[in-house]
Amino acid sequence: MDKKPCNSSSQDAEVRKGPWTMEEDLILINYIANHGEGVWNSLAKSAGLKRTGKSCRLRWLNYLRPDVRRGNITPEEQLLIMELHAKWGNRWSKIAKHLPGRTDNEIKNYWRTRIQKHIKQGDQSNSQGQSSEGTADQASTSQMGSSSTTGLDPMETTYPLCPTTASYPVTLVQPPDHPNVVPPPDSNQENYWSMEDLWSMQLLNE
DNA sequence: AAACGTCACAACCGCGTGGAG
DNA sequence: GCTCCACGCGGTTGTGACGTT
Repeated sequence: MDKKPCNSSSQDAEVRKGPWTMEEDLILINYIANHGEGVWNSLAKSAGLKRTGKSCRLRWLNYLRPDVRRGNITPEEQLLIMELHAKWGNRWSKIAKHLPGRTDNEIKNYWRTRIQKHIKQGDQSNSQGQSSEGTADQASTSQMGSSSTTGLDPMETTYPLCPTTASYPVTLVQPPDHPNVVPPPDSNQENYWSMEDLWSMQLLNE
């Protein structure tokens, strides 16, 4: 991850970008727990985060919110996503409202990485050869025509899609180099913190 | 075992919209 | 009515993880 150390020390006044550290997450969680969300720009300043309000908002909505549900999109959810996408197209936030706990970003990513891929594959097998490369990518914007809702076969829709992630629906975040904090024991996940960890720490801080 | 390619996801960016002053 | 600001949305990019050769 850490792209560049962000040479933060020298230019602290600057806005930080890139992956969030656990410390930043904790600060944000704490601050919102005490003051509530909203007015993100001033929130970022008041909380002492060197992030834009936009970045804070995104982090909170997509990742830190307690009610956010991650991983394991169920077959039901997948069907719903496909139905709603057929109806509304790329209105991710609208679609997300019908999937409690899911974020527009997650749904968008999910669509692009899984479903769209299969649409493409389907297209290719349908129109072997004649297909124009240019159109392949338009699958996303062109609401996938009529095939969408029902046409997009259950082949994929009936099973959990990602067996690898099935084991932990819990979000993992990277810890900072923090001598005081002991990483979760064992496992190759030792470099990561779950949201549960974060929230319990947040509670302790209170 | 190493190199390479692909996948999945977090985060950023730009733009449009709505409200306050 | 106009301008500015904050917010929200959708598209895109960057990067680590994982799989394949």
